[in-house]
Amino acid sequence: MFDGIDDKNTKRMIECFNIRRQSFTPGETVCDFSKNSDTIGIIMSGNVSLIRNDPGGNRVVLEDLSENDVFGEMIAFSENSDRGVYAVCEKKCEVAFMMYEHIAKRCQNACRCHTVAVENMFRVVTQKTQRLSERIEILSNRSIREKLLCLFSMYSMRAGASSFELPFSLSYLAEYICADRSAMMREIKKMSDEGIIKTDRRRIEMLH
Amino acid sequence: MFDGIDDKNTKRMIECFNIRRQSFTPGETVCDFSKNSDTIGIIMSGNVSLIRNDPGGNRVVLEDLSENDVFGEMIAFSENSDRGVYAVCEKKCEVAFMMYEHIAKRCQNACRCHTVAVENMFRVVTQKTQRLSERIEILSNRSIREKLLCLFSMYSMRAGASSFELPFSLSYLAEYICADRSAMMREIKKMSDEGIIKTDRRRIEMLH
DNA sequence: ACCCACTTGTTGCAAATGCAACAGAAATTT
DNA sequence: AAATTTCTGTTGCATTTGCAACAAGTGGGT
Repeated sequence: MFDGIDDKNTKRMIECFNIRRQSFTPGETVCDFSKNSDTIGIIMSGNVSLIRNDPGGNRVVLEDLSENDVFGEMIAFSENSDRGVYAVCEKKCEVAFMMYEHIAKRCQNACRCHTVAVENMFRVVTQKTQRLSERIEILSNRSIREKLLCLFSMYSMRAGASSFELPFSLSYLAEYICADRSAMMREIKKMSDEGIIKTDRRRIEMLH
Repeated sequence: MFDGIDDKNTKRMIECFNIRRQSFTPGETVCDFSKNSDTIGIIMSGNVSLIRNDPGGNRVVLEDLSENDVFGEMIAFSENSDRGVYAVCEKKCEVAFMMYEHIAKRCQNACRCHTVAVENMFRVVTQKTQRLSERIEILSNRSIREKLLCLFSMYSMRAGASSFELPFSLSYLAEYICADRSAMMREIKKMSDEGIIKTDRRRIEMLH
C-alpha cells in the first residue's frame, strides 16, 4: 500500500486519508459490516477471515485474507448481505482502516501521494479480484471431490510440489469449500483409498 | 472508463494504451484465456459470459458480464485454470481490449490522462470485486434452495419489487448457481408448492 | 498433571442432488 | 409454413451430501 512512498509522505498520507491502525488477537471481531459501511481495511500483518452465517445457521468462510488484502463493503458485498457478514481475526493481526471516499475521490489538498495511493490501491484491488475468482472457481465445482481437487492443485502449484501442508485446519477447510465437515472427511478418505491422494492430517500429497 | 476525459484526450488514450475495439455476435468466443494472458477487456455494450468447463465436463458460468465490466487473466483466475476458461458473447457486444501493463505501469509519455485512467480503472475493478463477492455469497449456500433464495432476494431488491423477471434462461440460471438443471427445477417446483414463491417461466415472485 | 477447547476421524440414516431420459412449448432458422 | 434448435418441465433411480452423534488425539493454559 505504501510502496514507492517515502517516510515523510507516508506520514502525510496517514493524516490525509485519516488512516488509523488497530491490532487484533485471534477471535476478535475486526469489522461488523452492519455498521461501518464506508470504511475499508487493509491487512498489514496476520490473518483475517470474512465469515457469513447462512440462513441455515452454517458458518461459512467467504474470504481468507492475509497481508496486503483489502476488505470493506464498498469493495465487496451487496447491500442486502449485512445480516451475518463480519470479519474476524484468525492470527494476531494489524489492520489499517480508512474511508473509501478518501481514495476514490480526488483529495482536496491535491497531494501528490494521492496518485500513487490510487495506483497502489488499484494493484491491491486487482489482486483481490484474482483471489475472489480463484474462490469462485473452487466453489463452481459441484461435488466435494472436485472442489478439493481444484483447491489441492492450486496449493500444490503454489508450493511447487506435489506435497504440501494446508495453512488451516480441516474444519476450516470444510467451511472454506462450503461443505459439511464429515462429508468432506469421508470424501478425503475415499480419495485416499482410491490412491488419488495421500494424507496425514493437514499434509496432503497428490499422487499424479 | 473514459469518464472525465474529453474527446481529444480519449483519442490520445486509445493510441497511448493501444486500445482496439471489436464487436461480437452471440456464441462467438470473445477471449480464450489459454492465449492472451496479459490482455484485459472492457465490455462497452452487450453481454459476455465467462465460462468454465469443469473436470466432469459440466459447463459452468463463472461470471455474467455487462457494460463496464472488465475481464482478463491479470484481473482474474489463477495460472492453472486456463484449461477450459473462456469468454463467450451472449448478446451482441462491443469489447475494448488493451494490455494490462499499460494501465498498471506508469506511462512513458507521462500523459495526464494516465492518472485519470487509473482512477477510472480503480472504480471499475472495485465494482468487479462487488460482483464477484455477490457471486461467492450465492455459491456459499449449501443447498440449491438457499442459493436460489439468495439470488432471488438480490434480484428482487435490485428490481425494487417482490416480482421480477430473470435476465436469462432457467438453463443458464442452473449453470450460474452451479447446480443440475433438473434438480433446480424440482426445487423451484417444491418452493412453489410450499407457497414460498410463485413462478411462470422466468418471472419470479417472492411471497413475503 | 490436569482440564479444557478444539481438531481429527468415523458411522448410520435421511434428505438432497445429479444423471439420464423423455415430451411438449417456444423461439429461431430455412 | 416447415424444420430445427433451444428452453421448460417432469420423473425414476443411484449417488452424494448433510445431519447427528460419538470417540480418540492434540495442544494450550493454569
